[in-house]
Amino acid sequence: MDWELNTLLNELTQGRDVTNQLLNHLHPSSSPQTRQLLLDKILRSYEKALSILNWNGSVVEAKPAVTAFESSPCDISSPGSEVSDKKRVFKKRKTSSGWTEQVRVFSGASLDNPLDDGYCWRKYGQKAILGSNFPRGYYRCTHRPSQGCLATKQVQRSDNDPTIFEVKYRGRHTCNQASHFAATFIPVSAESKEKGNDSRKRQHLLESGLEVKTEGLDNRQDIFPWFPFPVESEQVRNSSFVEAIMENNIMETSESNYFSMSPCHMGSFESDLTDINSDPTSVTNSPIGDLDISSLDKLEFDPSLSFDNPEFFT
DNA sequence: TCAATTTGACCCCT
DNA sequence: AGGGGTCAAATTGA
Repeated sequence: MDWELNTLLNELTQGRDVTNQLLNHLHPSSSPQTRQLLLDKILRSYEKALSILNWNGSVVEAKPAVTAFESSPCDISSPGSEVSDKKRVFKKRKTSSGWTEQVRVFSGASLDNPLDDGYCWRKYGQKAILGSNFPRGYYRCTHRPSQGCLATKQVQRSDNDPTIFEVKYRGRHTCNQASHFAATFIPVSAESKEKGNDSRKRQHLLESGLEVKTEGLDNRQDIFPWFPFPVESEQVRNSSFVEAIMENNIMETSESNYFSMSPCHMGSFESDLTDINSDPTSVTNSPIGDLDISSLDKLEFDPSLSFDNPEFFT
């Protein structure tokens, strides 16, 4: 615990220091490489700090960490039900508080595959959500039968911005796909965030962007146990991420991780593209306790904010 | 042929 | 009562 707090402080402090350094390199004469390096360092620091926050449920604990999936096997529906002998097996109804992760996917370029997080998912349902224009897709780990992996996720396309997908994770991956994820999540370019509906077919793997929101606050490890949140995103580089942090205070900015899709199963998300919907309100609940840093978990890049927007730098 | 997706129905929870 | 999550038969695709 102490170690984590120290590390957290160190990372945040480092982020601040490097940010100051970056300020000194904002002159046109300064080499882009240097600025990029500094940006990377800053991002790395923040990402690490955020990771710590989210990996440590005791630090940033908000929502109940245990989900129905994790806590108990399925309940059998009442015998009297007309479903007869079939297994009308239902887990406890999920509530938003059970989600461990929320991921927002930016990428018009990845409409085919808004979010390939390195795991293989199987779609097991789809529902129209009240108040949402797009249905919500329900996925569970492909390895559930074979490895008993109980991880699940929901994917919805945003009403406000169809290029944005919100992915809610739940449960812990117990399968051995982790390595895929770590190996395949790489930074993406800023362009990917813009509407690139055309080129997505071929490039979505490389151009997809994700915004990871840790509103679940449980354990990021549940989803990205080893993920070394990338910091080299062009999107970030080209953006005013740092400035945004400085301007709005990181607490209100966002934790944003952009990475590309993994090759695990490129087609698995096709349905998402057409099905997914978003419930804008679903990402607003981030009961992160009383820590000031709680806001970190709500960090997000407002898609409407253009990173290229000079206003950020002012 | 088998695996993945679709889709309608069912059940739980608020 | 209705929304949301899940099941599983039917369908689709490789």
